[in-house]
Amino acid sequence: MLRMRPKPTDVDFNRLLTAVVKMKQYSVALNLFDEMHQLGTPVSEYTLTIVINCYCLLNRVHFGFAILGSFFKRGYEPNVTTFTTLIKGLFLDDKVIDAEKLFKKLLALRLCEPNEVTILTVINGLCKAGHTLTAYDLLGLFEKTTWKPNVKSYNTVIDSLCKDRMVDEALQLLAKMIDKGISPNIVTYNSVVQGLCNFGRWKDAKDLITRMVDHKVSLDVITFNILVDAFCKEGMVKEAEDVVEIMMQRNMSPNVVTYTTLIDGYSLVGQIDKARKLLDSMPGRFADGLKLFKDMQAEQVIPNLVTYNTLLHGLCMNKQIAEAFSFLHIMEEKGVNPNITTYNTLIHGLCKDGKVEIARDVFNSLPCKGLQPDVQLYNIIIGSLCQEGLVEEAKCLLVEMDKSRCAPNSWTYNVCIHGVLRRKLLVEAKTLLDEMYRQGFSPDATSASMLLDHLQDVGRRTANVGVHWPDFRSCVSSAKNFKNRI
DNA sequence: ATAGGGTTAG
Repeated sequence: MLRMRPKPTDVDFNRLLTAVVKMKQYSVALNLFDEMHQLGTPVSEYTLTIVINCYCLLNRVHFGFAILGSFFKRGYEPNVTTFTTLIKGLFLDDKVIDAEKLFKKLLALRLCEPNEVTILTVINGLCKAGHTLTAYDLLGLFEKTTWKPNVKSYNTVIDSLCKDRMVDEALQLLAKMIDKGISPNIVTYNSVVQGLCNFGRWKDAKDLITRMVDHKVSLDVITFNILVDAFCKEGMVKEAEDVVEIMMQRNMSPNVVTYTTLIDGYSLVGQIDKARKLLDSMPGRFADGLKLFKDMQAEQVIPNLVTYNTLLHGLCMNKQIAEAFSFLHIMEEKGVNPNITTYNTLIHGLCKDGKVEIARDVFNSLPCKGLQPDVQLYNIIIGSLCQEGLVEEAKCLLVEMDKSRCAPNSWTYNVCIHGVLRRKLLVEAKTLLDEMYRQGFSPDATSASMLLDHLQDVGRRTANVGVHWPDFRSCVSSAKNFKNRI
């Protein structure tokens, strides 16, 4: 472009920068800008806004504000696009208060007229920062002004309300937006359907789906997957299968989420053979994934961390652990730093392959790499240690979790119980169960069923010799209660 | 189609 005659315009250079940003190569875009700038290419306010956006997306909003100086130096006025970008940058950098301040300043000093992108940026920023109710109030405020929130802003708040367990408020907001003449779309409905299912409100979910149909909003793959998941979580695999059937009748293909969900469902109700079959029908696709990866490299598209993690996942699921390790080294050589997800995947693969010792070594090496294990990772390694009978070590990790900023969750206790019961360590399971209750959690379906089975087995055997485990009766009855509840 | 925005499922 630099050698072309006539010279490309600022518009052409901006198109180039935009394309690089779309590929998420923000640092590359910034380097390119520096280089262009030094070579005297034209710079417009569009260019500068692209640069600010790059800094924001790299969590360097501070540098973004520094670019504002260039605006004034060149006699450009920052406009609504520039300010909206900066507000987004502040939210991305967790500077919620500053973001709110800047927004208020825009209004108070009339620096620019906010538009629907600005509104969405503020609403979304607040929701993502966990300030759902502030966002909700602000939405109500905007409704009374000339700045009208669009369907995306409503969707964001409705989804956040559902996630924060305020499903009735979400339903009210849904009614309100319809009342205001803003048509909910499939995303709006999916959020609320999911919210209702999460709280077992099947009747309401069903009514809502009827309303969707009435409003001519057609169900999509995500809607069906939400329903498949809801049935699976209830152990109603047959009904989940029916949903998939209906989905296919409508010429919609189940996707990878549908499969995973179903595999979980089958495992939950103990139909391991079906889960296995479904799972076996999938890994063949890894070869396709690898092929795509090679094509990608041939096309000079730079694979990112997510690409590597995805392929690593494929290798681990296929128990190709050695290949997974060499893959890890390849990504390091390419300068792609593995993150905690990379190691979670690898350690999960090692554990599944019965290589707990190696998994533990990798796990212990994480702090030197500057990586802090998350709850998920603790759960993987603790569950696996329990299953291998290394209960003491697992307990040490439980204590370690409590001390670090990584509190055990319900799943932590469940994996421990699953693990120790597989080794028939009933007393250990009982201790864990008590601790679990103390922490305000309850056992999941698998823990409860396994406990019941083991207790009944002990009951049969001890009855013969006239020995009774002290808490036997209460344990059996509580285990039965879980089972009934399920 | 020169710059800024978003949401739902595993």
